[in-house]
Amino acid sequence: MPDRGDQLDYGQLGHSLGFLLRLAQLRSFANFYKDMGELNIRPGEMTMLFVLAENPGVRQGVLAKALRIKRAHMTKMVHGMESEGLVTRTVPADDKRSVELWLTEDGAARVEAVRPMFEQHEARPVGDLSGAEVAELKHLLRRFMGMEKR
Amino acid sequence: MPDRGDQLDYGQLGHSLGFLLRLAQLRSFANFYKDMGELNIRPGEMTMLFVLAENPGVRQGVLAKALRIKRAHMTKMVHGMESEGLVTRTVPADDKRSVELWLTEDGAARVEAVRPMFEQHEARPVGDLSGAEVAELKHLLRRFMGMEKR
DNA sequence: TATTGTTATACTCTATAACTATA
DNA sequence: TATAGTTATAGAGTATAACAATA
Repeated sequence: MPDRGDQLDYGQLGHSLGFLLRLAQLRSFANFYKDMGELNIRPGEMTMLFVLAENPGVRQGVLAKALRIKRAHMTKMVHGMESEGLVTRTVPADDKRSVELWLTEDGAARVEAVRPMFEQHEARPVGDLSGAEVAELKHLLRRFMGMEKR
Repeated sequence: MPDRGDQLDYGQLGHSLGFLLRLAQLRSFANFYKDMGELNIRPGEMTMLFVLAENPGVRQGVLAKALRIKRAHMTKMVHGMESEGLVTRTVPADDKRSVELWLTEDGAARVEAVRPMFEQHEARPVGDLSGAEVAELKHLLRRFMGMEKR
């Protein structure tokens, strides 16, 4: 009688940080689509736009490294967003190998169109975690990433 | 002077739970490959094997739902592992539509071959988080997933 | 009618290596 | 020699819909 219907025991995986992060990320993305889906935007695209709004003229490779996207893939993403008229690329005089990225007016407008709904999404309750628990979770994740000292 | 070299400001994304979970998951997978890479196993495959070890005879659809894998993709994964001789599929008499999954002897041996290194991996320090912080992080993630009450 | 697994298709993301132009 | 971006290719992973067998 091994099958317990629809119940499943994660075993020690249920206490594996990697597995928990994987599940949590999937749930988080599902929440993102539920809240933001009607804007027809995806997490990766939104990340790019927001980071460019915050870092105008950032070099393409720096962006790729910060977002953990491979350079080859970044090329495709950037060209895609360029052909959508959201970003422009310039080659700086002091290093003609590199490319600087800038939001176009349309790109900046897209950011401002998305931002309110994103902030609403971020402010929404997270499962049945209290506000303090969410803050602590974010703090620990930032510590994990080395983005914050104790 | 918009470019700040290799520094990049995540802006409000740096406090977005979804973005932090995304970064943390990427780092966690990188750690997984660093620690376990020589076993030539990937997180998804290991998860399948461990869950089957804990839940012999689980129905394929139940497994797919628990691991957030689409049924169509699960079919491919299961057939792949079957052709590697790691799992077997049986059709229960009481519902001939469904498929029950079992580890083969080789599959069970694979689990036991991987487990020690996995436990070592899990025991390793996580960034510069203290043990108590890691425990709290896991607790909050489990709470987020509804796997644990307050 | 609904569900389980399957097949097929398309798209996204990832990984790798070779290439160019510049440094 | 090394680096930044590009191109090409292959492989995972994901999403969707249509289908057969079964409930």
